[in-house]
Amino acid sequence: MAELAKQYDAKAVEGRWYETWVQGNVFHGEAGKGGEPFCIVIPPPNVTGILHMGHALNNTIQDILVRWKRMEGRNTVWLPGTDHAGIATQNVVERALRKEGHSRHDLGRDAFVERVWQWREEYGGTIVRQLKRLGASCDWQRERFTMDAGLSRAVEEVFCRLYDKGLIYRANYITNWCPRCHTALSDEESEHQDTAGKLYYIRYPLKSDGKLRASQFVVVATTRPETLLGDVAVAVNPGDERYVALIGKKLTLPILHRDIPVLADAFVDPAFGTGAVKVTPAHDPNDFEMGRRHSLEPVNVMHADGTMNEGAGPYSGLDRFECRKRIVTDLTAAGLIEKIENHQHAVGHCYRCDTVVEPRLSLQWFVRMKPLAGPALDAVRDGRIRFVPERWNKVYAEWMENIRDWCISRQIWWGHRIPVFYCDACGHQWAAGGQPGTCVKCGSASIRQDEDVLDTWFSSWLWPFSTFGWPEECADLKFYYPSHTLVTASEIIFFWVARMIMAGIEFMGDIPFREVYIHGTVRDDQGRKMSKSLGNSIDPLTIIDEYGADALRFSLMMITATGQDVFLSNDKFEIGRNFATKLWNAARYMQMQGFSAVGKALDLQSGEGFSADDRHIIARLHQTIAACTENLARFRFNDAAHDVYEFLWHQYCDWYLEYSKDVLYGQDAGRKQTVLEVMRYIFGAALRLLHPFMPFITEELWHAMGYGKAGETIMLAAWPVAWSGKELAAWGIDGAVVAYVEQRQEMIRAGRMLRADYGIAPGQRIDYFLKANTSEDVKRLSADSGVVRSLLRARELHADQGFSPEVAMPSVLTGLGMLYMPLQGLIDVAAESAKLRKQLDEIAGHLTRVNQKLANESFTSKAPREVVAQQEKMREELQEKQKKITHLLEMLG
RNA sequence: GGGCGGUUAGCUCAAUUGGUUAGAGCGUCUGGUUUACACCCAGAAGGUCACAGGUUCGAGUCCUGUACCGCCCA
Repeated sequence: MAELAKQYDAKAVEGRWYETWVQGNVFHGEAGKGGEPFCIVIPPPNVTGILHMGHALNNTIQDILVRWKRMEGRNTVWLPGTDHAGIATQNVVERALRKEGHSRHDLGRDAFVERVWQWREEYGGTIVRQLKRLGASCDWQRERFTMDAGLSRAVEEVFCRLYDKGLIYRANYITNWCPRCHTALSDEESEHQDTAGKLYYIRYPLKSDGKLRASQFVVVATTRPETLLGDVAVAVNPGDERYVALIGKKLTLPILHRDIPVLADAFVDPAFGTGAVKVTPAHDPNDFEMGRRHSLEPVNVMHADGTMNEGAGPYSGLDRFECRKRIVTDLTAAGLIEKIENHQHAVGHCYRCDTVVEPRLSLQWFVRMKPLAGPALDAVRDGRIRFVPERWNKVYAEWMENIRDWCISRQIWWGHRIPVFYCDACGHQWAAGGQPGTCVKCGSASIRQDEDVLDTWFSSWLWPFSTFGWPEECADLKFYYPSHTLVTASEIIFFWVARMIMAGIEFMGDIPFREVYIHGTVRDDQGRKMSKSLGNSIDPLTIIDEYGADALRFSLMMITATGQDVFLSNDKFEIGRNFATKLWNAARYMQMQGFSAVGKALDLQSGEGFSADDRHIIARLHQTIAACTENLARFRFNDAAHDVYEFLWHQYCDWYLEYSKDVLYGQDAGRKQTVLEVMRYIFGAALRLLHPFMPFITEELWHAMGYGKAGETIMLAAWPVAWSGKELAAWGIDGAVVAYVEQRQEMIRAGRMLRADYGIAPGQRIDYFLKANTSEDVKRLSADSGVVRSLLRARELHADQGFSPEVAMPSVLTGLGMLYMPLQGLIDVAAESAKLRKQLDEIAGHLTRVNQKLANESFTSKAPREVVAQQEKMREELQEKQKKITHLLEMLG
């Protein structure tokens, strides 16, 4: 057992142990090892990503669950990997190309994709390396990437099955278009942000052969005046009396002077704007529907890059926002702007590049979601899948019930190419995996594959089974599917969680996981989301360098309430660092006392030699084991962390180790041995409880203190199991001995307060007298006199049931009896009586409340018996206290 | 506009199905180099549980409404 360094050096320890674990392959599980499986699949981070605090929180939680279950003996796999993040990754590589003065079109599709693969070889491992620094015990042997051959095969298979089932279709539809990324986005990828915009009221002249008069306008309100160029009608509500006479009349579209009809549609809200709306089917989803209802031909006025096309007439070639300015200027000049109002509205932004999304008509691929949603909704409704906290059930159900078709095609090159083929010879279109050489219908070799790629989530939704080899049959898939717990943030319930449930049921015939734990969002100390653009991020790697991964993990868990958002600032990480230091020093102390983990285990025989403190700390340990395990099972990670923290710091270090000094610096060899054995037992169990939270320091101490031999690991040590009351009783541990030690602790605190009140020098040894309540306590205190003396820094504690002070002396009421501090003639009568009067006031107040309750007939008749009994007991105790303090006050004169 | 969270000590948060005198960490204040630890030890102060009603013997906890903050969806 090497001597522990004076300071704990996380940096030196953490990397070394991680390396050892990986070498020992202890993170790996496989079906062949048998047992009961426990499986978590990681929410695959974006391959371009770097670790942020959200990842740190997310992965710490998963690692805690996995390490805990592994110690409980489960056959555990935490499956890691990354997703190919189509748009984001393509953007990154395109940016690099641009620096070289090239575009992806210069390279061509194949060369570009090759280039992205190179990029991923070079930089794609970043986040994985960072997860390792965090201590994540992922089964790296199973690391997957959504573009791997196997997972790509799964994507093709799924696409073909859905296609053949008629659940995939291609249609001209309004989609969210990002003009910068040059692709369609799904509804989920268009993020609505409240934006301060304008509402433009524009006059559309009634078509007339004569001159215009002021009354001959219909005024429509719009936030996007440039789309006027694509208008094909103006619509009003059929019930709107203001406009009834105009229905069926023609208007002249400003600027382009096209004739457009006024039509009636119940969709129009008479209360919004003027009650008349322009209809632009190619540039607005509602208008698109309206256009369909009225058989209007859409007019597309914009190119894919957000500039205006030929349809925009004089504005052709202008950027959409420039066009907006110009058109407003021109309309104003023509006297066609009635007014411009400020207007707050939600505007879609591209989730990857934050560009304002343009609703745009284009040909895209969709998945019909309704048939998939039904069974997925049932799985949550009937409890086969459980969200924690529960309230997310509703959010999930809400989305599922109103689900809309999923736009899965993206106009980019990096991703799974849509496996649909077109035959130029016979016009046949079909879906197939692999690379067919000829048309399945006419045999012609003149076939083309669709140009688009699939949404990245179209591969992520298969993650829980594609990663285990599906569609191949394999033992691991059978063994580990369904996984147990999915740990993620609320942001991706729709993107990912809901879709995985649908895919699991559709393709595996079973749910993909049983529980979904939704944790909060990491924010800064002002409650703002951490983001690069705000510059308020705290980099987990910096924290790991400064405080250690254990400190980062433990601190996060201590301050993260179940499912609530986390407010972070740098100093929060001191919690974990200080705790690690405390633990380290406790170990150093034990080592200096000749501690050795190699020796006898605790046994019932030696249990006979236990002191009250030995029994008490064992009782508290078992309480902690029970509470910590229960809290982990309920996803109450902060409570579980608190349990271990409170036990190790405030029970074990503050009291038991302090208690042990009296024994270990003393002469009784038998007692010494017992205390060291108790320490070995307690500390070993506590290290194991703490291991999921702080994997590194616990492993280091496990070995340094001699619990583990070389080649062993605490990771595979058994999770402690709490003893039952009967088992505790066999060791002489019961409520009475626990209560005694706790009352004695209270007495020691009270004695220290007395010293402080009277300014007794810290080093001065004085006598105390205790008028003990029971003879049993007198006996126990006399057995413990050494400890009490040292903790109270007393020369002697005289415990006596019959003690009666002849003169007034400072005193305090404790659970074991009245404690006196004799100070010959030094008592401050005024201060002492003031203190006692204050106590009497408090007791009287409390007593009044208790008496009121007990006098209340409806309380005594309706409240449960235990509650009434409790109040009665309290009344007795208060009256007893009152009597004792009154007596003291009388003695003061 | 619809839905969901939150509002408890100076700060960040707890308080398990309604039941002792509402807790912890940080910060503040007082005292302390006792041979594990000043990243420490021993103490103290600090709260009308956002506001207004209601249900109940009893409400931080349940119900209704209001205000403010945040998130999601339209």
